[in-house]
Amino acid sequence: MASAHLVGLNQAQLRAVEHPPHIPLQILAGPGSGKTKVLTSRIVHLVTRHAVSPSSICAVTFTNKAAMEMRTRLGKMLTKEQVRQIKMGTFHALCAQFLRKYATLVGIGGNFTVCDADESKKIIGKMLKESDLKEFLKSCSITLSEGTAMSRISQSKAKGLTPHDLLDTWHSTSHTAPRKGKSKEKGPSLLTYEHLNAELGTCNTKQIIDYVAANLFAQYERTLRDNNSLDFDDLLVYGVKLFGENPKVGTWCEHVLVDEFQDTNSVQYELMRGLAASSRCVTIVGDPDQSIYGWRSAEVENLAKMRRDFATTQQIMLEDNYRSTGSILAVSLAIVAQDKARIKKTLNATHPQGPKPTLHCFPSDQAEASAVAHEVKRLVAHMGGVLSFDDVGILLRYNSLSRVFESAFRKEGVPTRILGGQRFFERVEVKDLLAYLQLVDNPAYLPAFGRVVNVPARGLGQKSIQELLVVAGKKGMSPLEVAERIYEGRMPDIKPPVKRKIGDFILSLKVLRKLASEGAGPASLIRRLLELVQYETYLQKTQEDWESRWENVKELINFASEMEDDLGVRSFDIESPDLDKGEDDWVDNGEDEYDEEELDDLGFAEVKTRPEESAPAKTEPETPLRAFLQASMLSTDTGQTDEKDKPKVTITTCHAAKGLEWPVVFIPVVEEGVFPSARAEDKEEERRLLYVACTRAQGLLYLTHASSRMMNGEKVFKKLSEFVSVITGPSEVRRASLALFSESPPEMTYGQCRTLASVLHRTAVDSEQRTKDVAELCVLVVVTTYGG
DNA sequence: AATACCTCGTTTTTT
DNA sequence: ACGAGGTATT
Repeated sequence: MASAHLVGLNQAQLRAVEHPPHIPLQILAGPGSGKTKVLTSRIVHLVTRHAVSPSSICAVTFTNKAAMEMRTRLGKMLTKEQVRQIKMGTFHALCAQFLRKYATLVGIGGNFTVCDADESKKIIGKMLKESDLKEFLKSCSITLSEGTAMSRISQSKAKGLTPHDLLDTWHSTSHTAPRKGKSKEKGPSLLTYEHLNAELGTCNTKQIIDYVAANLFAQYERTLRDNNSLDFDDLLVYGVKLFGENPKVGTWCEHVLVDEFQDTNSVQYELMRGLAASSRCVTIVGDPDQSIYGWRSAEVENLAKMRRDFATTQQIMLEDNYRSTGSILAVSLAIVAQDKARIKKTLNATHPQGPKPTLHCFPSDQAEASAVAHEVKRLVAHMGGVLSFDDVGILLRYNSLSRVFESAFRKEGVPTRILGGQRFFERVEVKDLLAYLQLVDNPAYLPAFGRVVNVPARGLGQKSIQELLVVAGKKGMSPLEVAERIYEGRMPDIKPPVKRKIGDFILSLKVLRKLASEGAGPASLIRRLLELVQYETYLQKTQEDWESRWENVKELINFASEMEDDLGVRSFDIESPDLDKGEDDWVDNGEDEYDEEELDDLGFAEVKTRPEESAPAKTEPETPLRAFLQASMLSTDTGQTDEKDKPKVTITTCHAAKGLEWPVVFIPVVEEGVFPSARAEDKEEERRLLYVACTRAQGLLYLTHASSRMMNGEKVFKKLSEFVSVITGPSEVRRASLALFSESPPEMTYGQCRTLASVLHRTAVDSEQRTKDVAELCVLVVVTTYGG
């Protein structure tokens, strides 16, 4: 008798699910080939047929959303408890969880704060503004933006390189006299840039930038460590360190499954290897054609690397597509096949051919957007209740292109939802409140201090804060600590009377810290915080749109209370292996330090932002606040309280659309400079991005472009993307012979509608409703065209 | 003298 | 939305 989890699988899928657990497996799965189904079924199979304990399975997804999705799917085949025990999440989230517990093993504090990309960038920005470096760069007439510096650092980290590695490479390739010994000992950026000026006299620009970047990297790392903070890359780097140096921490792992493997970077690969170190059981799912994160240091080569490292690796291809019509697949393949270096693969349509994708050019961006909105309305009307606005996706190359479409849809009265636009946790009001809480949990975290020390405005400007930082630096204390002492009169006040102004700030933090140490949940902490600093009044006074911002604050409280409720239900446990020490006693995490410290104001007071190197390995308890902060930092939610009852057209980026599908997909702005993006370094990756976008469509696909478009207030003439024109010929002389596309949208005849309904596995078109809807639409068109 | 408030230009893709 | 840059206000 076949088990439920094997029902409805095709031959290849079945082979993948039943593949022996101990033989490493690569599942090369084209879009729409049922990879998620295979992955979940394989997990179920491991648990039910091979008696693998759910708690010893590690399933890595690309986003937290994908993890939730997988949990839901597994919930239909396994018990709630079994699903909970599976260690599932992104590489980042998994690492964060383990690092919380075993922070001391890698020499960091368990109350580390996750530093988001924004704050990382600000840290780099500050370093670049330091006068000696600024002058040095100016003297070499080199411009180095914080963005480029940041991405260089991030790329190094993603490869697992340290500042020392970079400097070593630099010294061995540069022609200047090596100062290797000296700089290694003292730490690279102890050299002043005046010094460098003399040293680097003979270097070319690239070498200088390399050197500066390595120095910035070193300085940046020190800053993060001083702030007891890990950035996104650090979560992975320290994760590798944790599992690499402490094999026992990973012994629970019997099987690792990695989704979207083509988008993993070197460090993530090492992490996978580390997790699989003892069992050697690895299952990965990936598709080289869908590799679109090279800009984030993803390496498709990991597929080959895995075959080398796990010599017995076997491959299974999933080439049957269950998502799209034949003509959509034909267009998609025609686009991606232009990549000359691509390994030939195919996609077999299981659905009928369907209407041809539409390729249409409009005179302007405005015309394009409103035509798309119109077409959406026409389709919904013609499908007689089979299609709703929920079934339409607008996939854009980047977020800022969405403006035109948002307003066009608004004009047409079509509701939209923006997926992954400005993220919820990026909003100022949310970030302000989070910063307060971060400071409560980790007093050393400077970005949070800088953000809220004068929010609401307390009359503390740049000068006062700068001085505070200088004093803190001199004393080796955190600025918060200095502020606290000034307030308590245990330290002389700084010129502009800081003492008087900072009172409510210090008191608020004290109250919150006390509550948090008593185990108060994040929701109650936020509520208390709002009272303490009068945040609502502050919003009303300073923000025009304070009402919607206050809604976001309430939403944050909701999120926090949800977390309080299902803490321990949503996330897995980490069982303590018998590390050498007692795992139940826990370390003082530094939260009470302020009450008991007796330090000499003039002496070199020591801050314990770092645990003692010699401290025995102990594990830290997860406080509700800490769990909340971590979830917030790793979340990508938009926080939009979606009224589920109201269907909306989704507007999102091609990147964010990965793994999603819609019955109808529009890909607008398919133009040179956008596909590929003018800034893109890897043209083939951009081509694959368009391929990924096309393959999101189930029934209907539209590519549109405009011959002119407003950009930065200027009218610019645009050409059709070469990714498309190479197939069709340029729009002026489009070749009919290669008619993969149609220039006009499908008429939506009964036949076409029936085909569409069958592709979507939906019940047939209601002809009565169709007639009614179409009639209504016509009236509307007449009214809006001639009436207004 | 420090801080507050205003305007401007900039913004690929995301854990 | 956030800096940089200016001017007005404390």
